[in-house]
Amino acid sequence: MRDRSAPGRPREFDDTEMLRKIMRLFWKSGFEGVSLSMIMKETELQKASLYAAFGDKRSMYLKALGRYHTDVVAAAARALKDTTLPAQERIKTFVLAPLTAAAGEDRSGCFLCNASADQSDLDAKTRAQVATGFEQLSDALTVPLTELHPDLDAVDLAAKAQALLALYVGFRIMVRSNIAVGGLEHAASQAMAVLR
Amino acid sequence: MRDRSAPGRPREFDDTEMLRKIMRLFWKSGFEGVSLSMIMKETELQKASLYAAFGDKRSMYLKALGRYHTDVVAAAARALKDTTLPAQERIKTFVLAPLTAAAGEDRSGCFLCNASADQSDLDAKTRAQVATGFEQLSDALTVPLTELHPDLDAVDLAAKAQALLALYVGFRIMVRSNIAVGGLEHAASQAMAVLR
DNA sequence: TGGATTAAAGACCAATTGGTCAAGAATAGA
DNA sequence: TCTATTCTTGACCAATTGGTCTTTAATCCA
Repeated sequence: MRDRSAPGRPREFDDTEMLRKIMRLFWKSGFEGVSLSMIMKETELQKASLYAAFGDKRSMYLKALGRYHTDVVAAAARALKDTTLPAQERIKTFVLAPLTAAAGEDRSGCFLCNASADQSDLDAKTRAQVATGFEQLSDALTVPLTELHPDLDAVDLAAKAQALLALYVGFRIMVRSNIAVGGLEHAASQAMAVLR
Repeated sequence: MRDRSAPGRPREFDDTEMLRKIMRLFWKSGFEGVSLSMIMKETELQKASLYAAFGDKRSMYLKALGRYHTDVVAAAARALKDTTLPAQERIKTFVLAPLTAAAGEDRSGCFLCNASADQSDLDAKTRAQVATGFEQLSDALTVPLTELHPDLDAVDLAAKAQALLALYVGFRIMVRSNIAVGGLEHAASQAMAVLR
């Protein structure tokens, strides 16, 4: 964030690393569910340092969401566009990701989905950032879909992409409750009917 | 909640009515997003009256979720089971409900879905109650699905039901962001491939 | 070495949080 | 009317909230 040879005392921590810790907190517990003291504990930074580096709590949240975008969303989008694997397999991996994660006891879900439920109603910037993330995933899904259906027009492709994204989001949310994951796997294979 | 001819001063408000107001607050803003003072303002009740009637904040939240269950979830389930309408139409109405609601500027989504994203990670009771709600909807979806596919076995029917539920949940969450609702309608019709 | 500049530490702040309590008010039955 | 019971009101509480400020420490460039 700052130049290494900037004047003054150098920062003793790595911005990105700390932001990732903050991201995991907001991801898991939402905006109001995370307090400054929790962030201080997790990052082992003083309040003033946090404010100097990232701004107020809202900015921290937004920056954390941005981190998620470049760390997680972008990676998922890249995987969807990676043509070295069969198109159908890439799509399946994406849609099943919520379930495989849940099988590994990971209930955190998807930060984007959680943020949409948690903060979209309150904060316009969050709402916009979430929409951007969703669009990026939807666009990425279009790539393998075009491989499967070279004949289909753009509108139908986009529609299929958003249907798959809705499934992904739905699974991500449902998995957070005590619902049986086993049943959802059957559901996913039924849902693959969208691919036809 | 209390008998009309109970001893002592009678309650000056209707429990259910107040609980509905509390429900709408938690629905919209989540557990941590709602403060006691907001509840006091909305219900026009004093803190102590609220505590006497509903218990602490957590109990209020759980009771509000219960209200949602009997008010909204049960109604949706009933509509899905209502055989006076064509099976396919009932399913479509259910899955499209998130989008028709969003078209009317209603961004609140679904309390069950929001609660799953918001509180499932933290509170076991919420997690269980959310799961029950999802199962009820999934079970209800099974009814019109059996009408469409009398030949299909129970496992496949349940799988289709959960796939449709995932779509519903996904739409509910996505709609909260700034995503274009128009696109989602095309997505929904593509997703109806699950019915085949 | 001496400013200039920036970061770290933690004391400090007003406001708000969820939650309780004591006093008065309204009812039913005796 | 009296008493038992329940409800309402609003003061009150400690703890925590997000956020600031001052002091001290570390670095760069001259």
